[in-house]
Amino acid sequence: MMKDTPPYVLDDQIGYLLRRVTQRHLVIFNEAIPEVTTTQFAVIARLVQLGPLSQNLLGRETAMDAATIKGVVDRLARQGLVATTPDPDDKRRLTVTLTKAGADLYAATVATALEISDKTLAPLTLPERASLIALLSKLA
Amino acid sequence: MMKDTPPYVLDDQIGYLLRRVTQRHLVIFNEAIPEVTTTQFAVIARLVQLGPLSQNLLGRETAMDAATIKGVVDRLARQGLVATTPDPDDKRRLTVTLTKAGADLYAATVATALEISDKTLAPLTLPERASLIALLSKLA
DNA sequence: ACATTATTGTTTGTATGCAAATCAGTTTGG
DNA sequence: CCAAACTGATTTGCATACAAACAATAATGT
Repeated sequence: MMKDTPPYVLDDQIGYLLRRVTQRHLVIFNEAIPEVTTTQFAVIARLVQLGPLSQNLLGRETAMDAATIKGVVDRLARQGLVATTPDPDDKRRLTVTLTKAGADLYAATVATALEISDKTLAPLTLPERASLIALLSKLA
Repeated sequence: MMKDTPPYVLDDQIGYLLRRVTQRHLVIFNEAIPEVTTTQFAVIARLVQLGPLSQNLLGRETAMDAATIKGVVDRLARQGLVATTPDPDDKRRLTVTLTKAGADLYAATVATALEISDKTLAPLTLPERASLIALLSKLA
C-alpha cells in the first residue's frame, strides 16, 4: 500500500502565511509611521543601537544584502536621516551615521513602533504573542 | 511615577522576524523549485484548486493586488504555464487558465513544495509547527 | 433611459530583495 | 614580497508589492 501525499493546502503553508501576515503588518506600519518604511526604520534602529557602521556591515546587521542596503541608505540619505562618509582607514568602506534628524525621528517614533508590533499581534493573547515570537526566533 | 517604555529590541519585533523567516524560506524554495517563485507557485496552486479565474479575482485569491497579479500572470504566461483569454460575457475580464505545462509542473513539484514547508519548519518540533501555523493563521 | 457608481485591467512610480558581474582596495599564504 | 583570495561597494537585471491615476466596461438606482 502506498501512503498518499498529504494535500497541498495553500492557506496552511508557512510561506503563504508569512507573506499575508507581513502584508498586514506593513499596512499597520505605514499608517502609523508614514515617514519611513519598515526596512528604513530597522536601519535607523540598528544605528541607534550600534552607532556608525560601514554600509555592508549595516546591511548584515539588518538582514539586507549589499545591493539592498545601498538602496535603503541612499533613500535615507536623500531624506537627511543618515549621512555617509568615507572611511580613512579603509578606502573601500563607506561609514553610515545617523544624523540629528534621524535620531530625532527615532526618538519621536520608537514608542509608536512598539504600538505597531502590538497592533500586529492584537488578535493574539499575551502568552500567544510570546509564543509566536519565540517560535519565529527559532526559524530566523 | 512614570512607567518607562519597554526598550525597542529590533530582533524581537514581529515585523523584523517575519522578514528574516521569509528570507530563509525563499532560499529553501528557490533551491528546491527554481523553475518558479513562491508567488508564482501560489498562483498555480490556486488555479489547480479553483480552476480558471479572472485575473483580478485570481489576485484576490492569492493576496496580490491588481498591479502585482498582472506582472505575475505575465511572467507565468511568458513561460507557457498559464494562458489568458478574453471573457466573452464581460469585455473587461481576462480569464487566466492553467496550461498543460502548468498542470504538469504542479504535479511534478507539489510533493517538493510540501517538503519545502517542512524544511522551513525543521527547527521546530511537530507540535510547535502546528502551533506556529495556527498562530500565524490568526494574524493573516 | 441614463447618470452615478463600481469593477476590471493597465500603466507609472517608488521601494524592497536577490543574483551576478565588476572594480577598487585589503588581507593572507607560501 | 607578492600573487591569490577576500572584502566593500556599485551596477544591472529580474521579481514582488503597493499607491495612484486612468480607460473601458458593467451594474445600479431613480
